[in-house]
Amino acid sequence: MQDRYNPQEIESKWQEIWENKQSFRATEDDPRPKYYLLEMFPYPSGQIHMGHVRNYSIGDVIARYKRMRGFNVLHPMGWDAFGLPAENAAIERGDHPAKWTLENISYMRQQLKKMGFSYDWGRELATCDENYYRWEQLFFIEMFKRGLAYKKLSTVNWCDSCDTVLANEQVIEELCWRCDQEVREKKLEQWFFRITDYADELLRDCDKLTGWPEKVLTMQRNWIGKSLGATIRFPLVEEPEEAITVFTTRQDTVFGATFLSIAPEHPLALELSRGTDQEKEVRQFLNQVRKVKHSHKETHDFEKEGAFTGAYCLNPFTEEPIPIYIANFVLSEYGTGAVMGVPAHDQRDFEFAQIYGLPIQIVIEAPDRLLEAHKIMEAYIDEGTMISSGTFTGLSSEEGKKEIAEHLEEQGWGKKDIRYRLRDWGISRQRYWGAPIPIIYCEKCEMVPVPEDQLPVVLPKHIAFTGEGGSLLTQLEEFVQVTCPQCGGPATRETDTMDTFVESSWYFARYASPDENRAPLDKKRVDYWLPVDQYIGGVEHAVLHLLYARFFTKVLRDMGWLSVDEPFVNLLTQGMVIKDGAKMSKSKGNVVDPQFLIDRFGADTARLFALFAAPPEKDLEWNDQGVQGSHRFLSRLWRFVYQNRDRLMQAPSVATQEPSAELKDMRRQIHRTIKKVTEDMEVRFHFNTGIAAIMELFNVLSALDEKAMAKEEVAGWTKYGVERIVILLYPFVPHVASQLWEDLGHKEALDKLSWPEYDVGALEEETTIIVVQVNGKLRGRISVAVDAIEEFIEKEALAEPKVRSFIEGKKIDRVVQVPRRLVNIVLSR
RNA sequence: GCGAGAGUGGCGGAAUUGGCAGACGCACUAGACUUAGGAUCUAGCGGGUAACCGUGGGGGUUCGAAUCCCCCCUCUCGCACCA
Repeated sequence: MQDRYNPQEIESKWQEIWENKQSFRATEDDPRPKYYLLEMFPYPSGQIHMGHVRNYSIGDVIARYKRMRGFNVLHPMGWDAFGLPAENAAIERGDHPAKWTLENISYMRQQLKKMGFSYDWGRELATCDENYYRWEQLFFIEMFKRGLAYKKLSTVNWCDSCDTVLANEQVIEELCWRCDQEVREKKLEQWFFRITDYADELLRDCDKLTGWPEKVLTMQRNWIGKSLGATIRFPLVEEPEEAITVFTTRQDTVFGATFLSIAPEHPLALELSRGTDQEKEVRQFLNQVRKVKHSHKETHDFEKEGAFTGAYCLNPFTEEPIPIYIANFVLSEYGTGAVMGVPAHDQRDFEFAQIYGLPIQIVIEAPDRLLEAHKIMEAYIDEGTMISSGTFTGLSSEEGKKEIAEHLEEQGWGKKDIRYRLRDWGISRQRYWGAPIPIIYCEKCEMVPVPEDQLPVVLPKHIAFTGEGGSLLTQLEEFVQVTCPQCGGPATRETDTMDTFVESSWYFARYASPDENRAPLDKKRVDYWLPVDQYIGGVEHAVLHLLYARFFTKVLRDMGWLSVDEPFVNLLTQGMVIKDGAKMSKSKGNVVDPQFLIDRFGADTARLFALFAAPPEKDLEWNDQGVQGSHRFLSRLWRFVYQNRDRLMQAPSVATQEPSAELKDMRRQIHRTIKKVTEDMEVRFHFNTGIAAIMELFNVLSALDEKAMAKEEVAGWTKYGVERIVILLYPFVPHVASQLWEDLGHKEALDKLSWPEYDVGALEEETTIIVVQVNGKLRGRISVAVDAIEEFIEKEALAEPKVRSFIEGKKIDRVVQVPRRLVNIVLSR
């Protein structure tokens, strides 16, 4: 043992010990209860950043704590290894994406090991490994056979910079989530996963996720966006056989529908005006809309615009003919791409009606005021009582919705309906570095899935990275040209690869049996480990990865691969790491390299600061001096143990003894600290306050002077306290804690120890400080026995000199007491 | 605009049930040790000479409010014509 705290030396020593002993290996034949802890796996970008340090430090505290608590902990790590940066790097420097990726993985793995994270490295996986993605191809084929994977021509979000399609979830405010390039629309044949089939279950099961932050659940619920309403057919006046179907959530306002508007992309948009006087105007409008859509980012400050088609349809309820407009605010992808226009009760319709002079018909009465069509300045969108609505007049909106829906069904005019905002997940990517979609196109047999015994469709390795001509796979003849597995005729291969979010949608299940090479998952082991008990990651995946993973879990369940409905029981979304008021990023030039910290202060210091500076869910403001503070604490602890080592080692064991009167406070403080840290670990993962409590206890112990320490009993309790500190610190700073534990003469390794229990009896105090207030203001303190009766406390309080000066000559109205806390003397006014 | 969250010293943050506001740490100040200090130790550290005033602002409930209720302001995040 040395005088100076030398983190590098002890950290590599303990990392080696853990590796040799395989301390963190998890097996399924363990009698203890299982606990599956997972942090979102990293993209192997090159080196770890502060966000990783924070995320994985949080996870490691929980992993080590749960082991001490007697759980069989699974804590795996892997690599989300497919994706664009690898391919872009390949194009830039002529390296193969595989080489670039694997090199990054090996460097980052070594960095994570240097942080001392307690992973079961025996389960490591990389998604670019064909032993991983082959199973994903199998899932794809199973989904294809069930109609859950399908191909369709669609308008997609295209990013020119990434040269690929993006899913709806990957477009953030019209920009690409990865590179911030403006996204444009493009028509392409694309593969989709039918996530909409699961919309209702994904929504319903949000209620089961009581261990998720409300914020994330709200975002998911909104993203799925369920609307209850009705579809209503409005027959065309010219051709009563034909009709336009609208979707509405406010069928109670149908009597106020004075026009109908359809999206510019609606199939009838041009059709209706063909041959009429309106045709020219409609064509012009459609052209204009198309242009504007592509040149403008902010869709929200759009003026409402439209064009009359020249056609009319019949409002089936009023039997009045109403004009059909094309309107720029109607979305083709939502509902039926057509809406009924009710200007009196929908703000958009109101604005549109104002511009085009369409009639406003009030059909809902407000409870508190009189609405008049020619006076209102905005639509009345709340519910109320139906008026001017034929036989439905007098019903509340709620009753009206029900009865109108029933009437619709009776008359065959429409039906009750449910619509979702959620769209199917577009998974085709026109890029090389991803899992190939296992489909073959044959002229005779059309789309044929690659037979299972021919999987995997291996991503060809020898390919030139020119960066030109779009997807590289299309240029590779020997990959593209195949024979049809069904008829043996000439055929071609699908050249799109899958969205990398597909890989991350099931990796947590693969960790349960990563060595299984006959099937994607070993159901027995998967059932043992799943669901993940605690998942930790950035909130930026609130609707991306977390929604996809939930969807995939349900699909895999339905295909019989696993048994849980939801993958993640508890979710902790950690905040970002901020410096100088902005998220750390290369472009802002405010990054702190974790490697620098490890080299200079050691991993324990980096971990301690990341955990101490803020509670996990909040953003963490990086502060270089704060890091030094954390380092200072560990150095002080080290020095204290070293300087008092002989005395501590010779001190008697006092844990089970009753301390003498003057040491009761010390024992109480020790047990209070254990209680506090335990609660912070269990209930809310507020490591910052737990660490603060440990520091506080250490401050008390380290303040003892030579004279005090010379007493045997004091030394005994100090030893007890220091040892509790070391144990409590172990999950946070495992290396230095392990070393101190060893140096205090313990043979058994700290990582095998149980978490300390606090002694409720030791928390009890004999006397307590009671705060005395006069009119709610703090005026003094008294010390009384804990079992003192109220009368006595009141007498003592009134006698306290400072208190007396405030109540002298005043009349006391009453005295309020909170047991063991405070006395409030209320004076009459 | 809608939805969610948050506003506490110079800074990061404590205060778990309405009961001592500012734990713990950083920065700062003074002192000690020292050839030296970006090391270490000791003391101080919300404002105000004080009475007092202080948890974004204003009102309310209460013996008592950072905490509960109402109104307003600011910031962050998410969604953004979803019929």
